[in-house]
Amino acid sequence: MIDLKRLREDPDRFKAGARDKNIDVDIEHVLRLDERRRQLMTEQEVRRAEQKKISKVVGPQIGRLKGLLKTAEGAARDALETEIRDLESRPVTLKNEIQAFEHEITQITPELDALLLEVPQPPDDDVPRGRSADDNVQIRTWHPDGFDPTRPFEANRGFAPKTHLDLIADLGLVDFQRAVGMSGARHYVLVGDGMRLHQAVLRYAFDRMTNEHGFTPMSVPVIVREECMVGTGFFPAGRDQAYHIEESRRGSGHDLFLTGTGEVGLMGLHQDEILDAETLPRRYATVSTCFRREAGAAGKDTAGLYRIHQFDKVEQVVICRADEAESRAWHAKMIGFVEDLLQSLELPYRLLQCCTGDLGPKNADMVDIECWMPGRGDLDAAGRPTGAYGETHSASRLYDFQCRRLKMRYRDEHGNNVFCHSLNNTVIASPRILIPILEIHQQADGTVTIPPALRPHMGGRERIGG
RNA sequence: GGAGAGGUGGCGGAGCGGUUGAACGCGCCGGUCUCGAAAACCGGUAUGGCCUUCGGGUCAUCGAGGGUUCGAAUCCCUCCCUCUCCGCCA
Repeated sequence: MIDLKRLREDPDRFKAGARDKNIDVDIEHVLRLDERRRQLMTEQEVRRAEQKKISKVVGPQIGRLKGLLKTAEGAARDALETEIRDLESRPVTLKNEIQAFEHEITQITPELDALLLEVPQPPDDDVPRGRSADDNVQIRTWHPDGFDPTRPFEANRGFAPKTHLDLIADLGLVDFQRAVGMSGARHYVLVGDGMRLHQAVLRYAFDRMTNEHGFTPMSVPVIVREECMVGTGFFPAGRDQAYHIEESRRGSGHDLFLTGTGEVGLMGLHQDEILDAETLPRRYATVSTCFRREAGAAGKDTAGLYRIHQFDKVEQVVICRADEAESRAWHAKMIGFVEDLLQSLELPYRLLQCCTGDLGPKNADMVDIECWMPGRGDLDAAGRPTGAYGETHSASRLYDFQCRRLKMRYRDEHGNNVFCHSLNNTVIASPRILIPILEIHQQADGTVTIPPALRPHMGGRERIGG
C-alpha cells in the first residue's frame, strides 16, 4: 500500500507511476474520497468531543440521582425523575448529528480502502520505461567455460541437443500422462531420478542460503487467509492467480487460499508486529510448494515442466530498515547469491532489468534472471529449437509497500514507528530449473551429467541414464 | 465431529453500565542513592487517524462487525480465534 499522505502531496507521481505500469486506477477519485472523509471526520470529532465533555459532567450526576431515586418517594421522586430526564435529553442533538456523519463515513470508507489497495507503487526513476517484458533491458550475461549461448548448442557441444521433453521421456524422469489424468493439464509426476534431481536442487539451494548466507531456515503455511494475501500485496490484483478454498461455503471457518510463493508465508509471519530494530535485517529462507492457476496463460508453454500449476521453490526474503541505500544493497546481494548458485550449477544465464510495464503493482524495481534453455526459442531450418533464455528467478525491491499493508514496523532511533522495507528473490524453483540443468548438461550418448555441486545430494552419482 | 472454557496494554491480571485508555504486578526506559553494581525509592512507558501557530489539541481502538443506551471494555446479536477434555487421524 502506498502512503496516503504522499499521495495527497504529490498525486502526479502516483498517476505517472500507475500509467507507467499500465495499471488503471482513478487517483483523482481516491483524492476526492479522502478529502470528503477527512471533512466528515473533523466535523464528527468536534461533536464527539463536545458530547464527551458533557457526559463527563452529566454522567456522574445522573448516576447519583438514580441512586437517590431508589429510596425516594412521592413528590421528591417526581422531582428527581424530572431532573434526570432533563439531564438525559441534553446530548441528544449531538448524538443525532454524530450518527449522520458516521453513516456517511461508513459509506465512503470501504470504497476508499479498496481503491487504495489498487494504487500501485510507482517505479523508481532509474527503472526503464516500457510497455511489456519485450522492453526489459539486459544487464549482463554469464556462461560457463565451454558453453556460449550466443553460438548454437551443436557448435558448443558437437551434437544436436534434445529438448527437456525428449530427455525426460528417454530417461523416464516424469510421467505427464498419469498426472494429467489425476489432476488435469499442467500437472506432472516426477519419477525416479527426476524426483531425486528435484529434491537435490532444492536441498542444495536451501543449504547454501541457510548455511552460507545466514538466512534463517523456515517452514511456513502455504494455505493462508485472505488478509495474508492482501497484506503481502498479491490481492486484489492477483486474485485470479490463486487457488481459492471456499471453506465458508461449507459452513466452517473462513476461506483460504493456496500461496503462489513462499514469500507470502515469510512476509505474513510478522503481520501487525513492531519488530525490535536490533533484529533487523531479518533474513528468511523457506522451501515451499507453490500453487498457481496460470489464469490467462491458456495455450502458453503447454508442454513440459515450464509452466505448471504446482512446483517447489526456495525463496529468500529480507526485511530491513527503511533505508533506500540499504534496500538497494540487499537487492544486489540477493541477486549475487543466485548468480553464485547458478554459476555453481554451470548454467548460462542473464540478468534483465525489468521495465515499468513488467513490474506489477507492488515493486519499485525488479530484476529477472533467465537461464539459457536450448530447447526453447525459434525453430531452425531443420525444425529444431535454437534455444532461448527462460525466466527462472525474479528479484523484487518493494520499499515499504508490502510492510505498510502488513503493518510491519520497527522503532527507529527517534522512537518513531517506521514501516520496514522488504525484498524477495527466488533462490531456485523446481522443476522449472530442471529444464536448463537437463538440457545444458546432456551428453551425446543421451545421458545427463550431474553438476558436481549437486552430486553430494545425488548419492555421489555423476550422471543420470546410461 | 462431540462437550466445555476463554479472548483486556510487551507479558500476567483486575474491571462487568457513568471523568476507565483502562487498577495492580512484572518487564522496559530515565533519575536518585553508590567507587561501580544490586536492592530500594521517584518518574515515565500502547497503536492509529485528523488538526496544528510544532507547545500541543482532538478522536478512535479492551478479538471483529452490528445493536441497545444520554453514556458500553462492561448488556444483546452475528462472526472469528485460542485453549482443555473426548472421538477420529497423518
